[in-house]
Amino acid sequence: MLKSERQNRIMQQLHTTGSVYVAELARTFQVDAVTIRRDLAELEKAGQLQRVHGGAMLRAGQTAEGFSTLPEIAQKQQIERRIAEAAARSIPDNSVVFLGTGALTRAVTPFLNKHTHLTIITNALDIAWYVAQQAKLAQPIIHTLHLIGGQAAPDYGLYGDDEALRRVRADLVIFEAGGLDAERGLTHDNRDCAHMTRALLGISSQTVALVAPERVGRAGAIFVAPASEIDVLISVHEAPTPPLWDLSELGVRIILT
Amino acid sequence: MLKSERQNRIMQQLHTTGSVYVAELARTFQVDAVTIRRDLAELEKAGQLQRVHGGAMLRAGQTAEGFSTLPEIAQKQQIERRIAEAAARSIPDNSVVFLGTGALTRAVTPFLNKHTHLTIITNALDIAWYVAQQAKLAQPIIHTLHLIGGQAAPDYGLYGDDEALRRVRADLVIFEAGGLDAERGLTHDNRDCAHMTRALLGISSQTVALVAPERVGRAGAIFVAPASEIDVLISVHEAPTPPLWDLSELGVRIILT
DNA sequence: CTGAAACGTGCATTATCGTGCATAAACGAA
DNA sequence: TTCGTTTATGCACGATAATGCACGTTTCAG
Repeated sequence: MLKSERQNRIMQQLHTTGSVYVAELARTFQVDAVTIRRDLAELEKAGQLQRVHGGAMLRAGQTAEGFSTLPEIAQKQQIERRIAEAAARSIPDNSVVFLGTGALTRAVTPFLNKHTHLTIITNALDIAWYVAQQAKLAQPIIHTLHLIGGQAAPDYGLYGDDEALRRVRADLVIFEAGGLDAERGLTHDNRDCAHMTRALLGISSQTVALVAPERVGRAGAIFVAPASEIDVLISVHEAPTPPLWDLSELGVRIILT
Repeated sequence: MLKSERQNRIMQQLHTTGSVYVAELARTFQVDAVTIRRDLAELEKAGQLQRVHGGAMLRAGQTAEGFSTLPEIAQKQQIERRIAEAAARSIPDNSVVFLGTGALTRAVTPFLNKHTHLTIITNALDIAWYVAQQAKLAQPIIHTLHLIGGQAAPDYGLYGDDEALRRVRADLVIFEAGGLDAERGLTHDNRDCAHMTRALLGISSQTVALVAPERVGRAGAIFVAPASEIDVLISVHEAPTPPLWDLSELGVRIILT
């Protein structure tokens, strides 16, 4: 692969996701991390991006989605990234994994190029688009992508085709929780998302909930399922511990990162 | 092989793949790498490409907007746009329209923001993504987007979920033809795409086929349906007329633009 | 404060590049 | 025909670019 070709694709990914990581790029392009760093240095000198520790971002005003400034998102993205990476580690090779909607779940996708022969099922348009793009970038197309249809919602979720859900199964479902509490169970704020998550619990033997720290021990508007339905909870150390103990009592395996 | 012939082919490949490699070209044309480099140097001086270490790429903006100096390519994109715009004109407001896969169909999407209250159904991941992005930009979300699920193919098509297709209907289906001929009917080169198109013919009262001029009167590998199933054919004046007459005889309405 | 991860840099290796020179075919004028 | 010129191509070789590895330094989260 040509150097400029690689750099073009880096910029391409940067424009679709808002940020790129050195280690991740090195994996997808099968080159040493130092090569990626040199690429990023060149692109930065050309004013095309802003390097940060671990990767690069678009400079302020360059992004389409109106991202805020660097330090601001760095905090939130850091947590997001930690959870996402832990989630990716919980995925075995050669498995079928369902990814639900949401930013946390979306953050898992960049780490999937570590795996081989995954089958990815999703009802999120943004995740599907990202995975498809990744597949075009990496020379050996290692993943199979399957999309659940439905009507597109503003969160890029595709909802409404319950029939299609009944015809798939997965080794692992990974979804985001709107709220998770031992007593009040798994909850969501979005009706469609809640309905989808409820259906998801039935198609897999193992369920993984990604929970932002501020969502631990809290409850959203709509009840989805009792907390005991969750097999694994992934969050960060910043999350409040008492609710986690209660969840642990119910048999939920807690992973903090 | 003549030098100019070789250079034409180089440009041709460059426009289809986006980049070319010196070593690879030298192998395919059975010439020394020096010769290829001299070719690339000439083409660069003529402004047709951008040389880089190891090969060459199209210059920025040459792919996206079609400012190519290669007349064939520019013409091809212009034809695409003409057909797409005519197709958009054939869509009434407040209707349900199905868009199939393919570059021609994809080209229709930019023209859809003229309409009000469309419901767009598609099985193409790229079209869905584009429409969803558009919806985020335009403040009043005027279109409803519905996606047919399935397994993602390299052409961004989602195939395999025939059940989901049976549960939708549309006022209009717009799809691309791999070939269209009065005698041999509507054909495709891709099996999945053919299957999908066949299913599409049943869900709508009106079917619109977008046909590139070189596909008129020709036939692809796989038979889809008799030509009489097509209600409207959209192509350009450059298309050969005799096959169009035959199609007109069968009741197909011909729109040339 | 500390360990792990990321960073930058020098060096070695490999692939690619540019150029001068040689060969050969095509072409036109004597 | 014959000879000089032009053009296209190949080969050789010193120069340059791209990349990986190693090692010391910096950054960052806990």
